[in-house]
Amino acid sequence: MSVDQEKTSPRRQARGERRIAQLLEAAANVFCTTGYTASSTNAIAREAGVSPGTLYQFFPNKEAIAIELGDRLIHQMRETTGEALAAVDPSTPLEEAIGTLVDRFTAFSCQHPVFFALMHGPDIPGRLTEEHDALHAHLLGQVEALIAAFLPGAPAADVTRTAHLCLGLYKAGLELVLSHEGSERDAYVRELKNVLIRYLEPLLTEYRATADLTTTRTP
Amino acid sequence: MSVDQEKTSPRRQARGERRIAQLLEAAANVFCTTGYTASSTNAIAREAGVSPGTLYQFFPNKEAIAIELGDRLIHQMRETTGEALAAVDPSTPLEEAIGTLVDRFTAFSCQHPVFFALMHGPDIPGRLTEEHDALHAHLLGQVEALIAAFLPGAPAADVTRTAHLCLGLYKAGLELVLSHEGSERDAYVRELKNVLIRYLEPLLTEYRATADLTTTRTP
DNA sequence: GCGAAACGCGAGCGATCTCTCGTGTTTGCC
DNA sequence: GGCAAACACGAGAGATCGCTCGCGTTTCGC
Repeated sequence: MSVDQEKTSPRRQARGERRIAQLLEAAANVFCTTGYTASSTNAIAREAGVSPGTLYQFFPNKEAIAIELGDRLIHQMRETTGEALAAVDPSTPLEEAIGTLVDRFTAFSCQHPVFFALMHGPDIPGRLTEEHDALHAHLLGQVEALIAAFLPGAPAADVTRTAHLCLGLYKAGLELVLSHEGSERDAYVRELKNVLIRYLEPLLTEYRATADLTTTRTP
Repeated sequence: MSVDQEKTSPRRQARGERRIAQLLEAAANVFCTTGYTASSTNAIAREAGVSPGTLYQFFPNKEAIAIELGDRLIHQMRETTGEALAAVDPSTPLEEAIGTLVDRFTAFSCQHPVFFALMHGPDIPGRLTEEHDALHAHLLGQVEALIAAFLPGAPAADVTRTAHLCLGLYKAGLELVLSHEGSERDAYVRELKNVLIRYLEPLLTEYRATADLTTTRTP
């Protein structure tokens, strides 16, 4: 298990690891401004201050650069969202739960703008699409579980649809948040929270009404 | 005014007009599945069943194909949205107004899936970006006017932000609507309406409360 | 029916992009 | 110090794409 941490890769020196990090950072910048397809490997190498040959010393092809970059971002995203979602207590008010979730999620996206650019472009390589779909499915499952915790007994199809809506609405809000700065950005974060709260609140009160009805009916 | 309806274009025969329509339809298909940048002009010509040379008989370059296609779609979109938004009466219930607007907008997008693909890709040509931005600004202005009609006296910055949110939320919902079919699609349309209604309703009641307060204060 | 112009073809030019290769340099280990 | 391996270079091979050009075909006005 400890031998060869990567599949059939040459033994890396510290210098190589630094180059890889340097190349990935350059790739993030280039992808962010140009998009995946339109970005050339020569441009990435130039941005990193190395020759095209050096780039291919560490990555077999262009797709592998995006894959590695995406893998690292997805891994960080999974950790961030996992921690944030697991920390939610269904007995707390909905407003508070959504507030902290949106704050943590937006903080991550603001720190890694390339994540949004890479994952939502129409021209990303197939492998990354699969991994992003997996992340999205994972996230969807967690949100579904959370919604089910707030609304126990709701039909599965409705829970799934609501979870899809929540993620979609968050993405739309995030786009607006990322395209503004300073106090205006904060205002959009506030509005995004309002959207989610107002969309979900009625479901909660509706559920409680029917639950009360059931308990009074069966004493 | 009646002479040369296009700038310095050769006199078109009926056959040429048919070829143009045929090429634009082929381009719509190819753009829809491959995206703009990744689509090759040879692929478009092949899809249309003509030679690359024939394609360049009618379009000076690849960008012009996307421009012409985008222009026609944007024109149709402007007409559709213009009619729909102008027909809204601020005295009707919010629920009804949003219901008809969402229905009309989604109907258009379902009929022209390439519109969504062309306008929201990160790799579209500059000219189209400008026109899409113009369309978006136009749409934003109309939505702002509508919101201002429902909420007279609200601060301009808030109205603008709310309009941005509405368009963004609609876009997010549309994506979910387009990715489903049949009854599930209908369910997402219903939920999209709910999102918008629940987001906007509190603004309305809040405004009315302050308006009542003002009127009682100044008899 | 005849001439001009619009239409149609497809090989291929030039530019660009990904990726390779031969060679030279630096690093880790004895 | 010396050797093997990792690192670095950059010219260019090979492939693709946008677009052109020369020539043959169809259509229109007269």
